[in-house]
Amino acid sequence: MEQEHAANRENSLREDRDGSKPIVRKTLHSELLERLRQMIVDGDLTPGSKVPEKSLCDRFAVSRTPLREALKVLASEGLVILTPNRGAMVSDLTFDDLEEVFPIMGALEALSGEMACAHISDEEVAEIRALHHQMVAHFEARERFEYFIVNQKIHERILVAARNETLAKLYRGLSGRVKRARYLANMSIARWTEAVEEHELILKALEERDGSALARILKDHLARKFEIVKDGLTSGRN
Amino acid sequence: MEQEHAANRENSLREDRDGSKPIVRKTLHSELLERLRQMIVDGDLTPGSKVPEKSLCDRFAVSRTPLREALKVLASEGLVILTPNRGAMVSDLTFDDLEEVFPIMGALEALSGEMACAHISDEEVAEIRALHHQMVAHFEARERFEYFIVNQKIHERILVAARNETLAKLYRGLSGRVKRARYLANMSIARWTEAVEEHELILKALEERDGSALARILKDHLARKFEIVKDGLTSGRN
DNA sequence: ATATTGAATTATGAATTCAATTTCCCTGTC
DNA sequence: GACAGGGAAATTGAATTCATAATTCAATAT
Repeated sequence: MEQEHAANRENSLREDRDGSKPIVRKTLHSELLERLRQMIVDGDLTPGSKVPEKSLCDRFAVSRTPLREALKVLASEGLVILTPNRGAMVSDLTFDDLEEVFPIMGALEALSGEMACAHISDEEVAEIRALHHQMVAHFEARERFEYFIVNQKIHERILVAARNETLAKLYRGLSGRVKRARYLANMSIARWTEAVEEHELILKALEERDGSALARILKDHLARKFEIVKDGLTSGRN
Repeated sequence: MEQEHAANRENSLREDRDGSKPIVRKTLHSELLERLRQMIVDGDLTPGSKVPEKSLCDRFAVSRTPLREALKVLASEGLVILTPNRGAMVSDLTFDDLEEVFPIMGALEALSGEMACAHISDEEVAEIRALHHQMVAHFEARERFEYFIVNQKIHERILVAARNETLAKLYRGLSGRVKRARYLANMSIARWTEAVEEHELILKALEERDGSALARILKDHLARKFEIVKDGLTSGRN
C-alpha cells in the first residue's frame, strides 16, 4: 500500500512531463503484503490460527526476509498479532473489537457521505444509481451474495467520491478487519427490506447533494448492520 | 506499536494467571520503530530529507534487517515514503495532506467526545478540570508552549475516557502526522482567547455528560485550529 | 563550456547464515 | 497414570552475504 503511494507520486510527476508510462516494479514484500492481506480478509487464513513463517515462505516461494517485513506491516494494521519469539497469529475478531471498530466506521462513513455530496459528479451519481438498481434486482431475486457485493461497491463509490484518499485508506483498513464478521450478518427478510429502503434514502440524499442527511443515514445504516452482526455473534457463540 | 499490542495481551494474560510481572523483552525492530517514529514526529528528522539505511544503522548500531522492518511499518503509517530501489524519505506534509487529515481528525475527535461522555468517571472529569485550570493559567501568563502541552493532555484524556483503544490509536496516528504543522499554528491573542472559551464549553459539556454537544464543540474547535494552521502554511510558503 | 556516456561506487532488495528462544517429545520418577 | 525434567528439533530474531539497481563522477564528444 505504501509503495503504491510512492509510486503514484512518481507516476504523476513523470506523466506530467511526457505522458509516457513509468515502469512500475513492485517489491516482493509489497506483493506479499497485498496477497496476505487479501487472504486474511477473505478468510483463507483462519482467524486465531498460528502462521509459521516457514509454511508461508514455502507457499509463496520467497525467503523469510520480505515475508517478515510484510508481517510487521500487517501487525501494525491489526490483521495479525505478533508475539516476540512466538510468531504470528491471524488476529481473531473478538466481540469487543467489533464494538470498537463499528462506531469508528460509522463516523468515517458519515464523513465520507458528507464529503461525497460536496464533490461527487453527475456521472458518478448516475453510476451509483445504476448499481443501486442492480442491487434492488438482486434483493428481489433474494440473491444474498450478489446483493452483498453490489452493496459493497456502492459504499466504495461513495468513499471514492469523497475525494479523500487518507479517509478511504483508513476506512478500507477498518472494513477489512471486520469483513469476515459482516459475511455472518445473515439478515432476516424484514431487515433486508429495511436496508434496501435505507439505500433508497442514500441515493436520494446523494442526488440532492444533501451532505448532512447522507451522513446521518449512513451512520444509522451502519449502526443497524452492527446490530445484526452483533446478534449473529452473540447467538453463535453460546 | 503492534508489538506493544501483542505484548500487552501477553501481559494481561500472565498477570491474570499469577500476578507476577512478565518479563517484557522488546524486539529490536519494535524499539527502532518507536524511536524513529518519535524522531519523525518531533522533527528530529527533517521532512523531505532522504534517510539512507546505512546512516540510521550506524546511529543505532543495528543491522539493516530490523531497521528495514521498522521502515516498512513507518511507511504504512504514512510517516515515510518508500520508493523501490531508491530508499526512504521522511514524508513531507503537503497542504493537501493537511486538508485530508483534519476533517478525519475532526470526525474522530467528535466521536471520542461523544463516547467519553458515555463512559467518563467523575474522577476523570475532575482531573480534566484541574488540567483545564492549569491551561487557563498558562494562557493568562501567555505561556504558549506550556499551554500547548496541557492542551494536548486534555484532548488525550478525553480520548482515553472514550474507552476505545482502536479509536485512540487511529487518532494518535493521524495526530502524529500533523503534529509538526500544529506547532506552526501561532495563534493570535484574539484566537487564543476564543480557543480558551471553547475549552470552557468542552469542560461544561463533559461535566454534564452532553455527548452530542461535546462532539459538535470538539469538531468546531478542531476545524478552527485547522484554519489557523492553514493560514500559517499558505502565508509561510510564498 | 556543456552535455553525454560509461565505469566505479554506493544503496537497496532479498537470500542465507548464525544465534537464541520456544516447543515438543521422550524418559524417569513418584 | 500423571507429572517434572532434559534435550533435540523447530521456530524466530538478527546479522551477514550476495545480487541488482541507482547514483556519482570522470572522460569524451559536441
